[in-house]
Amino acid sequence: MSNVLQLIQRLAVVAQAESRQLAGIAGLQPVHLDVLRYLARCNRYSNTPAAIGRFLRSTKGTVSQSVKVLEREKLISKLSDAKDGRVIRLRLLQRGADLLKRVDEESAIQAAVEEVASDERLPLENSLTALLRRAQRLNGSRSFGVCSTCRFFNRLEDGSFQCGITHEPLTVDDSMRICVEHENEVLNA
Amino acid sequence: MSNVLQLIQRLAVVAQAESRQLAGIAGLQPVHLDVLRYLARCNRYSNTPAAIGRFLRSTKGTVSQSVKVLEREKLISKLSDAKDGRVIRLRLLQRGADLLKRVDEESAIQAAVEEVASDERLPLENSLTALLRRAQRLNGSRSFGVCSTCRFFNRLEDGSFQCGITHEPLTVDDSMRICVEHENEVLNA
DNA sequence: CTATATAGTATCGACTCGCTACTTTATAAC
DNA sequence: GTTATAAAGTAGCGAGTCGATACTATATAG
Repeated sequence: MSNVLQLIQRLAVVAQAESRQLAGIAGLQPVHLDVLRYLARCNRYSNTPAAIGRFLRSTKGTVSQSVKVLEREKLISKLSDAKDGRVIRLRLLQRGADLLKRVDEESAIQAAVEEVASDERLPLENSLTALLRRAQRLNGSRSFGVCSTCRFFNRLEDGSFQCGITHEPLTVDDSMRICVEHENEVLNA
Repeated sequence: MSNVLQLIQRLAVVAQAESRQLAGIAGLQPVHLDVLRYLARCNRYSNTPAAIGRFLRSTKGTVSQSVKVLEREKLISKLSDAKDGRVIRLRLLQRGADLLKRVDEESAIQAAVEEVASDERLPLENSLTALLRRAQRLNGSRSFGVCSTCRFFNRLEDGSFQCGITHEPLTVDDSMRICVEHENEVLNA
């Protein structure tokens, strides 16, 4: 039995317990923080309930309820899409962003991460990234990375960025955000 | 905002979703797997509902209910302590151990961990261990390590091991198990 | 024009989890 | 010994998640 697996399982338990506690202080549930965090990090193609459901691996019914709560608390706002009458666009409100910031400041895990020695940081980041990518591939699930690591991400001759699916230009900020359409580069096995 | 923190938060979400799915297949809830895993790894001082509650950071009421379910499903057994009439000792039954094994074989995270390159393994293990230890210290919670990393762990002259609290001899297997009484070595700040 | 797929909502039932109240046993104070 | 106090565990309540089903509305393919 791998030690790494045990450590990850333990980390998951600790993170979950901490999330329960921190969400509780704010009068919310753990899943609500997950939604807020996602909305803080996703790009403009990916701010819909359906995308949240795929990202958090839950059903649309569940997401619908979470969204309802967050809207009631004025942490996010809803806006129906102009192009497609079925889809709802969600936006993180200032109150939501503030809450997220306040919550993360209380996080012992966040504080522990900040204490990671600088020479350990990059290797740790790389190992975890690879681990997540493999886990998601084995799960047959979407990869959910940021634009700049997507196979559809184009670097144009003039140095600007473009999405290979929508052919829209992407800003530097865009390129660091999570996208539903993300697909990893195909690596040689 | 640290990438490492985001990766850990993401890993927690993925692990939780996977746990829901795998537990569901077995007709259980995620927390039940956590309890079984704990019982598979704890030592003989630590197989009580109270210890589970501290490890999983939940209340005794919650643990009591989980234990009831697991006993009904014949995955664990209860036995009242001979010395202290208040405490219940829990034992992982063969059925429970088999279920745990079956579940972990289905885990994409487990599979992803197995693919970690051998030269990344130790650094990753060390980083995660340090991270967890710091998070637990900052949380003011018990450290919950294995005997051999405890400040009460004694290596005797004849090479055998001993618990500095109970003064009982410990086998090699004992020394690799999780203990409620565990306290980290006091490090110079 | 008609299937068929997709986005989202509503509702139900099983379950968690924190909380309070309670019982039983151990331990400390005197 | 007696009494107070603490600790281990159980029981039951209420708020809330989460999966499932059924439903509406919109988009798209043939």
